[in-house]
Amino acid sequence: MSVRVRFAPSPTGNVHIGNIRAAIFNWLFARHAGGKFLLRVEDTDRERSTQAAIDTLLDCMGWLGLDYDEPEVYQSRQMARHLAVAEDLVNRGLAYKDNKGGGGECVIFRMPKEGRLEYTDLVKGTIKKKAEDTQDFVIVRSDGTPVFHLSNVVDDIDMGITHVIRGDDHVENTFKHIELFKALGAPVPNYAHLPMIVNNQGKPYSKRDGAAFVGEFKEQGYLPDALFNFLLLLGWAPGDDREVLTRAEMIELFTLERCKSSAARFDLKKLVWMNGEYIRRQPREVYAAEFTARIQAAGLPVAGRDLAGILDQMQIRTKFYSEIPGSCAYFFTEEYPFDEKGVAKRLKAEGVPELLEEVAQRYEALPSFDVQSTHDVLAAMGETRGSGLGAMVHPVRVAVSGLTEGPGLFEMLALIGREPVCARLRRVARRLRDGTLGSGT
RNA sequence: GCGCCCAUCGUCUAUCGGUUAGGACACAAGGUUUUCAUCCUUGGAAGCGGAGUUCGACUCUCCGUGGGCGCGCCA
Repeated sequence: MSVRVRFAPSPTGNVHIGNIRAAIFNWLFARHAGGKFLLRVEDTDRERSTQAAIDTLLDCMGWLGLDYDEPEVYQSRQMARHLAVAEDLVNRGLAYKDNKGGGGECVIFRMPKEGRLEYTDLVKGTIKKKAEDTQDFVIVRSDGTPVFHLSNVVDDIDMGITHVIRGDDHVENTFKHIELFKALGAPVPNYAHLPMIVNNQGKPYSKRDGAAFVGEFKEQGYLPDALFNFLLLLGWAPGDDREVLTRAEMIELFTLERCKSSAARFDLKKLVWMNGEYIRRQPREVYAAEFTARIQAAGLPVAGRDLAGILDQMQIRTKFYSEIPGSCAYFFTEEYPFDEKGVAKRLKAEGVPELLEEVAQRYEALPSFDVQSTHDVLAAMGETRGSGLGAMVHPVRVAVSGLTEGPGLFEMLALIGREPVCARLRRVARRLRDGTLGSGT
């Protein structure tokens, strides 16, 4: 029997990372097995299930490359079918009507009253429970609407689902679901319950702990492949020492038996590292396209710049695309902002204006304005003054870039060009004297 | 309260009875008297506790302890 799995989220407008991880595991399982990955939108809560929420869900899945193999199923459209199934269960004595709690007549499914219930979870192993520890449960509310358990099982039967891969929180529900499958004469699917993603306190990771929804990671500049890879490593490992994997490798290596059964803490630092890793590994053209798009979006001119040189310097330093152009605006404009701490530390010192002007003067006199000669000038000045190269480099860096970090200074100077560099040095010297630098920009 | 599940460095994990318990993130030091980053090298860092099984337990069993989940006319 060929594998058919599904991702069955309720569209609430936000897709939680724990949820999307379940989708990722389902997708990988299907792709590994050469089976089908399906999407069922559990939109029975008509209040929250708006078209906008559904669009957000589909957008998140598309962003992560979670393509599905058949048109999505909308659970709300199956209500008549669910109710018919419930009626049939009542007719066969497997469920009964009752005015439980006085809210009106609802339909209740009978659970076994004696014996042992057990199933084999592909991740957690054998899960057992005594029948007496279970209870009959409502499958149709007194207002005539079907309950989750019923809809979920009937839809899984109709969709021919062979493996149910979902969150840990459904472990106990599975006993109910299995009895429903049996009552309906349908083969019981295989189950695999994935551990939860938790916060530092070991509680389920929620929006209070930081970005918790896929859309937030997208907005913050994470690459979908980085998030995908990171989420996969929360609860699964290939068995060797590889961590950064291509989609093809993931598909090839993924098995449920390699999934862990204990909860995983969400480690943002590792995700950040992973993101930088993916950016560094991007083909140059891809990085260049993203880079220029962001520079242009900020209204900065790209023409006339040594873009290839700038890209060489910036790609290895970019952890988030959203850092662009903040981290490198000075390559493209004379209106670059100054880091206040950097100004205070490197420029607000005795003799700095004079130093900058001397550097400008010497740079203007240079036969060739390149990495080597700009370095030699500062080295010589450092030696003459007995202060070392470092004392020269830091003020010049902050003066020409406004920042305390970035590419090697001399590579940076060469990329900016002699005229702008000297103009910046002189302008900063002047503003330091006026006191117009350091209070504001 | 009852039931179910889980437990290796700070974090993510490898190990499927015999290992100097490996890797990654993070951290620290060095390569690097220009920063940040990259890259390389090095370092510290773990089997929750107690019994049992076994020639031998991180690994199997039991009891604790801690944590999570479930016990809705929510999904």
